[in-house]
Amino acid sequence: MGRRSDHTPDALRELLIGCGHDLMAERGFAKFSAREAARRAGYSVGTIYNVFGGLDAYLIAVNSRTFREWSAWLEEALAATSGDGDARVAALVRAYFAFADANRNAWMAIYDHRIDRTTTIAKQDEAAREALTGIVDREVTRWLGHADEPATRRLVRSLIATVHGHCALWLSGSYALMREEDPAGQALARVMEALSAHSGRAAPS
Amino acid sequence: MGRRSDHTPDALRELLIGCGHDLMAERGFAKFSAREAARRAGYSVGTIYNVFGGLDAYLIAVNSRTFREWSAWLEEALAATSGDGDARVAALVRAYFAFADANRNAWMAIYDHRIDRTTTIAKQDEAAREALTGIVDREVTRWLGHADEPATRRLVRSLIATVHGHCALWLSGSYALMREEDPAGQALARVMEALSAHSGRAAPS
DNA sequence: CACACAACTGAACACTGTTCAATTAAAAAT
DNA sequence: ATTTTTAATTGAACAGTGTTCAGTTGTGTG
Repeated sequence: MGRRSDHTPDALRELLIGCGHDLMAERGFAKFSAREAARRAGYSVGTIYNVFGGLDAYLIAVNSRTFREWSAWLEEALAATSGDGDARVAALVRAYFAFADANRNAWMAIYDHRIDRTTTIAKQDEAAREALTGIVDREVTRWLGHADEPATRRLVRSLIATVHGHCALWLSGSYALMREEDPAGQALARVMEALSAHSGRAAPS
Repeated sequence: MGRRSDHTPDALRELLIGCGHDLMAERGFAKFSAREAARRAGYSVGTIYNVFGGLDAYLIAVNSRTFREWSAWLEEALAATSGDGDARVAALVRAYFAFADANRNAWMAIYDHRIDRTTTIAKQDEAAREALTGIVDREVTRWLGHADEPATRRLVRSLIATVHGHCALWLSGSYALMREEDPAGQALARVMEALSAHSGRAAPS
């Protein structure tokens, strides 16, 4: 078959990303198959290589969709929160976990896909990934009550790593949190301790 | 070829685990191949299935070796530390990172291999995994200066998750810590803040 | 020495990623 | 309206994977 008019280039791109994202959600990274994703879109393997240039780029595109959904999820949760600083941070951490829980396979795939340092990520996809850091940055700055300093940026990254660690070990079912009933609560406790230490306020016990 | 007397059952087990571990260290989880591991041991694929019963069990055995090496590494670092409580905790966190850095592929493979909840882990391998938690438990209890309570155990798991998160994002080269020069230092800072909050002492800024 | 057993093999199967010559629909030129 | 050109799409080919299992062959026993 030759050139088809079923979809415009952009629509085809979106279609393939959509099918890939769905497949990732049901099967997980280990059992993901580009062939199967293409099949579901009504195309054949080669098309994925045509459109994205390679499997890595395709996976990056699929995972970037997850990033976008994740950011939107967090913003919604924050918008639905009417409260002071502490409540907003709590809502953010809880929403972080809730999204990962509701999209286990897709969420884990983000970290399962190891990107070779030589592979360049499309600008738009890079932005989708940085949007998440941006949200945390904004909320932490808001909580601290002062402008964004280099020290705050370092802290933000560290807080993300802290929450990530709890969430990752929780979803992977690792040894650490097997008997922990509220990993999000533990992550939140660590975040509040860190924030308190950086503001001079006392940490809530 | 039939029964050979090259190796006793135990020796063969160890040989296969050793070759698998080496291969994992050079190639990483994604490019690991049971065929290749068997080839290097001088056996064929089927033998791995004979000895371990399946690929999952083999990978668990391989990763458990990494766990054992990791524990030994941490104990050595602690033994070489002559200092007070803070220094021991610092040594522990630094050694955690140093091991992961020196054994990137093998360390990441531990978390890359998702174990189906139905798969049962051999008792000895389970023990190897829990040994690490045990070390942290012991050191945290020592730092806090009081006996092991349920609350302490929860904190220990949370601290492990905190350090894990920093280490994982660092090694995966993720967005969060790309420009962070000392992720271990950040993890340590978070750990000390948490420990301080749980002891009543002031957190060091 | 023959037998029986268990260890070990490797071909078979169904899948994967990746490449690329061939095909063919649509657009452009006649 | 017909031909030519262009580019999108295919799918067979290749090398690799995990997994199974009938068959082969060393080794210990009767």
